[in-house]
Amino acid sequence: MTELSDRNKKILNAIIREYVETGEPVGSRIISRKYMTELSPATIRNVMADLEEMGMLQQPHVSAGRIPTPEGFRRYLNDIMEVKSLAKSVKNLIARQMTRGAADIRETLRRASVLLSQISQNASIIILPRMDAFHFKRIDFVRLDMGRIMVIVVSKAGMVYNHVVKGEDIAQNKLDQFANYLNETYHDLTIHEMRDALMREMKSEKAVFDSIVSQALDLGITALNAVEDVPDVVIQGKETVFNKPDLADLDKLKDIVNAFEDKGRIVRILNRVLEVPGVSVLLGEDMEHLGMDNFSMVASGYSRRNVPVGSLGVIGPIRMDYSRVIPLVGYMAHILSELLEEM
Amino acid sequence: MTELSDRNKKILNAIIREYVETGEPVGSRIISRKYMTELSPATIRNVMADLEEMGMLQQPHVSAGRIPTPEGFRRYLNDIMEVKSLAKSVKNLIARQMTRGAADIRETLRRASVLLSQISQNASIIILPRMDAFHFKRIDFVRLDMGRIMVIVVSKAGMVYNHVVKGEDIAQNKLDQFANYLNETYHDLTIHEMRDALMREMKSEKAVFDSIVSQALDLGITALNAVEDVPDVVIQGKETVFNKPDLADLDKLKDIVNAFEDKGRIVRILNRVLEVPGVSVLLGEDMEHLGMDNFSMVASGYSRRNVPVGSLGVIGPIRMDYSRVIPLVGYMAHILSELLEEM
DNA sequence: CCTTAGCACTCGATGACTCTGTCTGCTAAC
DNA sequence: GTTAGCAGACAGAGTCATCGAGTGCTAAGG
Repeated sequence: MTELSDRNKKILNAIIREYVETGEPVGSRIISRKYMTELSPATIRNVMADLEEMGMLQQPHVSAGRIPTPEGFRRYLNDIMEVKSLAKSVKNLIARQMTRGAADIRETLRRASVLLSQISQNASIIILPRMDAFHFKRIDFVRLDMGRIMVIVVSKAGMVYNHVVKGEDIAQNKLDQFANYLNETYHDLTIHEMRDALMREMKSEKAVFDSIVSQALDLGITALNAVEDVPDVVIQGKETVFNKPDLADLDKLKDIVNAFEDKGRIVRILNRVLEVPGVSVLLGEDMEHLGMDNFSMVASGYSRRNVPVGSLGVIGPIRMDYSRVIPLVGYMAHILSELLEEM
Repeated sequence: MTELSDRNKKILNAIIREYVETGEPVGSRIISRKYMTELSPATIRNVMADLEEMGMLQQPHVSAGRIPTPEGFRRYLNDIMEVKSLAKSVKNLIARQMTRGAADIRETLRRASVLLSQISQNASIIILPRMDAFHFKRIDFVRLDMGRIMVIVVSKAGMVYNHVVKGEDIAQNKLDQFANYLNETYHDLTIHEMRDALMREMKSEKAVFDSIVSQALDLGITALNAVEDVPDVVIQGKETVFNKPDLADLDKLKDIVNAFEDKGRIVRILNRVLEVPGVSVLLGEDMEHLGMDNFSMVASGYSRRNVPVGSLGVIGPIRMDYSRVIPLVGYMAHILSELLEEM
């Protein structure tokens, strides 16, 4: 990638700042007047032409100003922008809201998404942690009726997962024995580890001879396998996005609505973010793929005991104020990770 | 309400059929040509003028045809339309899909909403049954950590409700005793009845002297009170509505999106339907109140042992084909009620 | 008294045209 | 390398005429 001269950077910076503020194509005149009085519009035009050739800018039509391309934004994010640090008052607000005795992990996450959306004035998205990253607290089997058994798994963090399995009929007192066995034997493992342990034990001698153990293991494995999937998604503050002037177009609005509906896709993209340390910004192709051209997503994974378990982010027009949103998302991921530590 | 002559009914019927098909204002010419060749356009015009005066029709502007008002639709539904019976093939499809071993009541309802939406080509909505209408199966208390207890209530139908309560710290083995006591004592009651029973027992001698009983009752009441609210809502197939040509207008689309977001309101309106036997059609004012002018909702309550527990419906443009949608909703409510009977 | 043909009228939709303001690219001079 | 100046492009707003669908009304006919 070609290097940009200092002056070019300055001009790209000015164009982006102006565009973020107004949403309109920006012309050479404005830059010269408002940002770089020492240069004439003509000079700015020359530079703009260069930047356009490099793919950083584009013109909606010949006689309009220029708007930054996704590539232009990317360059801005990498080379030019300085991330502001989050205002003390905002940090305090977040810390207070998040720690104020949330009973339940779901509730904690819901609060996080509300805060993200309100502070950033955009939509926010949170993927709930994969259950299997958490520590096993308790399992229960409840016989509903002939052949239907409900499995309930509770994690230490207060997540509950339940699922009905169908199979041979087993009496409730037997089921209680199974549950007791599992609850007593498998302390302090993550649910993932527990499943592996069950599988190992399945092959051991004890299981082969003790029918209670073997049946318990069997049910347990079925249950824990089912726990794996179902990543839950919370999207908050869609209205703020719908009301952005950037959505002047009917088809565009429909695209966005559909993109929000189709959570599977968003999850798939956010999962890629999960592995990357720090805050990522998704622009251009990735978003087009979601049917959200001209939008972008600022996202970060959050973790528990240094293992990434979920991700969160802010979705808004590509012309959002990254210097504020990025630290916001970063801080929220940080706080959330800390809170999960304790749970 | 003034009576309509047979001929007027026929003409209103024709106008509505044409409007349902095209979505455009319909003029006298088309009616004369396509539906009532024995009458000239001029005659139709006279009748139309009458119908307009009665509030059944309206003109978007002077030189356009007429479109039926909500009142016109209401009259059509009450006096004119003949409900078709549901095609055998559709009935079979539904019966097959719905009975094909659904493990879980949530799953059953999800299937119902998918079917409703696919068959009607509109959005569908289902309110999950109020938990407290179901029979109590089992309660569990799990101590998460210092002072946080998770309550899990399972109904016979396989609904699970869970909730974290914070209070004084109680050891897990105590909690197990509480749960056992409640599970053994309160068979075969609905959750509603059970709560009442707990409240009664609270005042009895036994509770006063036996601290286990009294603590168990206390926790139980807290838990069951929390179960009451939270009517869950599933809306399926929003896309189909977004893509209707009726939503040509940007603001309208935003209204609809917002209406879908604000589930509380929809629930409140659907709850009114719950008491009414049979299928209701919501038109005009009710829908305007939701920000969904020009849309309507065909809804019906469904019940369990003749007690209404939830409602379901189809939401679409006011110009939907009621003669098909109404029996569809009716049949689905019927099947669902039957299935719930067994659970 | 109901029906109908005929006609004048209304009005949204469409498209051609003009005008204006903005912004560019280029060239020539500094 | 920078800048002033100028011609050219073009979206957007406004004006205007035209078109066509559909009405309401009137007068004639059954």
